[in-house]
Amino acid sequence: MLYIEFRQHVLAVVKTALDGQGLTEADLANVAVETPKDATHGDLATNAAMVLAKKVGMAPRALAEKLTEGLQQHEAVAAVEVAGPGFINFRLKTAALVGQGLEAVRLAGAYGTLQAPDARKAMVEYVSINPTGPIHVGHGRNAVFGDAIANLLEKAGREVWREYLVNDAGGQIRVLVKSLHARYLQLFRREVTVPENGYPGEYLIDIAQQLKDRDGDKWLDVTDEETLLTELRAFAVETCLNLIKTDIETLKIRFDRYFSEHAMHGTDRMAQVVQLLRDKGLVYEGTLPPPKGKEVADYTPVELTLFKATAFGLPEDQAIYNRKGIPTYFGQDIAYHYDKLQRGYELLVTVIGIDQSGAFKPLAKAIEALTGRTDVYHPVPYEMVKVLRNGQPVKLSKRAGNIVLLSDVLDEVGTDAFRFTMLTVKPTTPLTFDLAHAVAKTMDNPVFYVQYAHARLCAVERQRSELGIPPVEMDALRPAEADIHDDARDVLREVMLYPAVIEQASRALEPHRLTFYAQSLAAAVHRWYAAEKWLDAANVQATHTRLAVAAAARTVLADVLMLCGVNAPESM
RNA sequence: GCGCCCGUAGCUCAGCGGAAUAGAGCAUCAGCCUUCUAAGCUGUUGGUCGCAGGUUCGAUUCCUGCCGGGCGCGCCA
Repeated sequence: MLYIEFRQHVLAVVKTALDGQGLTEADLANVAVETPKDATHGDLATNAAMVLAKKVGMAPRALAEKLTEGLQQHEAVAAVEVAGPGFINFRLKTAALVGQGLEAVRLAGAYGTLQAPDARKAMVEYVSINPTGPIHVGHGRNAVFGDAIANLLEKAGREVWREYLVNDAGGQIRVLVKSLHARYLQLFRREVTVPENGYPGEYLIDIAQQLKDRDGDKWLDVTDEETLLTELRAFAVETCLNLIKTDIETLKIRFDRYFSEHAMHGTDRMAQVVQLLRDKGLVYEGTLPPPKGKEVADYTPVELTLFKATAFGLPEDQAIYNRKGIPTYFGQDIAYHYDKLQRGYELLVTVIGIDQSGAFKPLAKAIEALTGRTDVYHPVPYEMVKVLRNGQPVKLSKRAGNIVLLSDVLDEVGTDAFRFTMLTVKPTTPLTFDLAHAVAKTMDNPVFYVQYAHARLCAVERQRSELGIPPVEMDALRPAEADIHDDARDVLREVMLYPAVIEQASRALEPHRLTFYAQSLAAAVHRWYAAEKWLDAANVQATHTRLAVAAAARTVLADVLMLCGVNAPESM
């Protein structure tokens, strides 16, 4: 792939020219090969001279001049120019861009697929919402981001495992079972209400009905909470999880595994990891100071099993077991992540609500303690989705019962529009979703712009055969320079950059870059489409050149949409 | 009190491992269909990049302090 090869060429030239001047890998990592902001400056540019000037004691422009000759020695380069404070600008041969287009067509889905910088296997954990009810629209953001990140890491050459942590072991399941039982009793006309702080959502009425259909009045006079929990836990979790799975499937998301926390507690993972940390001197018995920020009247210090987070610069140590000896959320999290490590995953990505930022910091330190490295755990925090209904914010709370269901939104706007929209802003930017506006906004949603470009590219291929123009033989194609319109050349430039986009987006775990790239490529296609007529039965050679460019664009557009989880329609 | 996130054009947002005149979409206004899908294209208006310092040859980008908005802060989840 041209971009990858060319950047290697730049680095090789730099290394050779500055051999023996003490350049380190870190210095070279600062060398960027990217597109100039202003297209008139060329097709690619590098900041190498500016970044390295100080290191080798030369003026940036002088160093740039020195590098020019070597840089010119690449078959794709048409011209090299030193400009501004020390940029080196490259103009590429149009033939090289065409060649890149043909390579994209030949490689098809493999174009843009990279080799990972190391062999570490990645696990992406996402969604992971508590199995206590259906998914609301806010969780959709998590689902879409996680899925796109997993796709992206695969595209970047990683082996990827997708996992959903089923939090079926905590107190919220107890509350769920109590709520379910109350709904169940109501079906028998008993005068009971869903407990305060329970789950009042109507979905539990349906689930209670299922329970009644299955077991009849078996649980009618059972009042012991522990018995109910033991007996109904599996049913409650499974039925709720099925609600979730339905929406997950609508979003075209699949997991390699639903990991049960409850099942994990049947193993000795927890004990193992605590012992491991204890051996490192990072676990001890002690007391915590009273919580900050609010008054706790009944605070009494008690000795707990603690993780020494303060050894890693955090303000407070973290409890692993609570005063009843039950693992805390943090304790479970360590055990779960230790399990991931034991299964051979060394790149742990977790898409997680930013409201839990307090939780993932200590976890990051625990993983650092276990692995000795800081580049294993990668939380991807995202801001909550704010939902407006009739211009008014809707409070999203399962317990309050006023949920905006993901499934409702998907029914309204469609999976493609939803997924694409979720990926148009970076995860830390708050996202406002106006329900009333969502439908009306569909027509100017950028997803249609991109899909339309793909449909047009397909339509032209259909038209070709109707006009009796023979199909393109890519291998035999010998394009003439004159057959390539400037706007077609711009399309090829975008095609050339696709591997760079994959590389940067995957490294930063930022799939929103995909949708920006898709829009940019689509814009180039639309512009070119308007600029000249592609199909000309009287000039087959020029037509074939254009169809090759179109095929390259179509290949890449389809691929980037696939990574986003969005359809690439052949007609609209 | 502490922690995290955000503050860029009228609106929604990119850019922020520093660099050449700060970008896109929408909205405004003016054009383009007897020609491969006008869900498209071209042009136009519009910004002291929250404020103040600092580092640098160079800061929207890095550091510090403020201001404004959001989220969170026991052994809960």
